[in-house]
Amino acid sequence: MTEAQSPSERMYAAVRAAVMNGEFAPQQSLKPQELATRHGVSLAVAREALLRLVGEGLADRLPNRGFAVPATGAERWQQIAEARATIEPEMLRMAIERGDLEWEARVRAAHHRLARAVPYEQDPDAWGEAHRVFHRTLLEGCGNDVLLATFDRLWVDSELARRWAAAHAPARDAAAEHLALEEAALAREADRAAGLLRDHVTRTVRPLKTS
Amino acid sequence: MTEAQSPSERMYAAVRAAVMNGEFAPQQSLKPQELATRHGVSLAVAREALLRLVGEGLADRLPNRGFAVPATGAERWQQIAEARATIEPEMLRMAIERGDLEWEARVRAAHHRLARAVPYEQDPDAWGEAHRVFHRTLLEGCGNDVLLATFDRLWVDSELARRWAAAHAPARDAAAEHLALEEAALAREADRAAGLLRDHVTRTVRPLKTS
DNA sequence: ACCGTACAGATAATCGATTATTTGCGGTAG
DNA sequence: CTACCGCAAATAATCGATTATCTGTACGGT
Repeated sequence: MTEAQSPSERMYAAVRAAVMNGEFAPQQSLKPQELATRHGVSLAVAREALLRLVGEGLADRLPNRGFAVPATGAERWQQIAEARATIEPEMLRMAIERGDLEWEARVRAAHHRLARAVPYEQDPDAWGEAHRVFHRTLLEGCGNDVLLATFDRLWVDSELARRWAAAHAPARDAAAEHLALEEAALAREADRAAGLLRDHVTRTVRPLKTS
Repeated sequence: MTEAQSPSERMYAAVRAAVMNGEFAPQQSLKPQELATRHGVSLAVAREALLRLVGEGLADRLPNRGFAVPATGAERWQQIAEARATIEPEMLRMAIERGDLEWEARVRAAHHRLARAVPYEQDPDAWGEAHRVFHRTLLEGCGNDVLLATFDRLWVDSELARRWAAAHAPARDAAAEHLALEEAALAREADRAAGLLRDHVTRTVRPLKTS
């Protein structure tokens, strides 16, 4: 049942995964022709995939000079962390004010899946996805799709930047922080939860000292 | 100087303007073939323009069913207003903490241009652009490109939603609010400025009662 | 030796046509 | 009368090839 989707979709997914997995270095140019032949599709399909990536912030477009992996690194990572630390705690406040029982149940389930997930070292992708879902579920209670779309975008940027900014693995005590976060959110302690989230985001996303 | 750019660029600008100007109703489908023939270009160019619009949130993509103007209306507008009211005051706080003299000068200049601009009724586009630049300049002092990109995106969404959500004109006292905002920001009164901005965004963007 | 220019190869942008998918309609069975 | 099936028109997706633009290099003038 996991059979081939449209060529465009497969191409898009493949290039996206390649960029996110760091198979191309930042600022490396992404050549439609090469990608097309490699995946056995036409130029138009490769171009479309690249254009979609540009819309997501996963590629830059240089007019008449093609596409490239966006520049990234510690500085950009710092900015993304700050942006997340600015926005997400406020979203969590709203969620705690507005979230209903169904939200609480989903938070519990998401945290449970994250806690039970295979460790990061064993399967970074699976852990990362559970991690994303936990964070997103926490914020989904805010009931604002526009803010959630902003979160989605920042998360993608964050993951890309993280790969190139030194600290590939999550902080050692991420599990404890997630547990505290869940607990504060379900206890409806907005201030404490917001503070924890701010610290968590800042800590998790901050690059390691380059000492 | 205003001569023809690439076909792709002209096409993109034309469709973007058409959508922003409300020449297509929300959820109306945008047909590449029609747009292409109308502008005398090939399908690929129209498709590319649409793909770029999708990336900006100015078009939706329905797989195998083409493109459409995104659904919008009062409810979405409310969410955008809330998102802006959540994010922008925090950015302004940062700007007030970090902004340098050069930032202050640019804020003054932007406010001056807005105050001197032709009134909204006379040239909505020109006034709107001066308005956007003033708001953006205020926030630029925050020094975070990621947050500024978020602002840019929300502004676009906001303008599109505003057109379809009842209140086309800015609030009557927008000028007074802008003046107060400039004054509070330059006085470095972060709390007051943030509060003013939150109120301003909420008020300006809130749809008129549909009574 | 240095700078500017012209050429050649590579890459991006565009095109016109072909193929695949969806949608609406008409006919038919239940 | 309604539900289902299939055909035909419309539209989206894809392709292969052509045209425009850029990049680096070699040549010639100063």
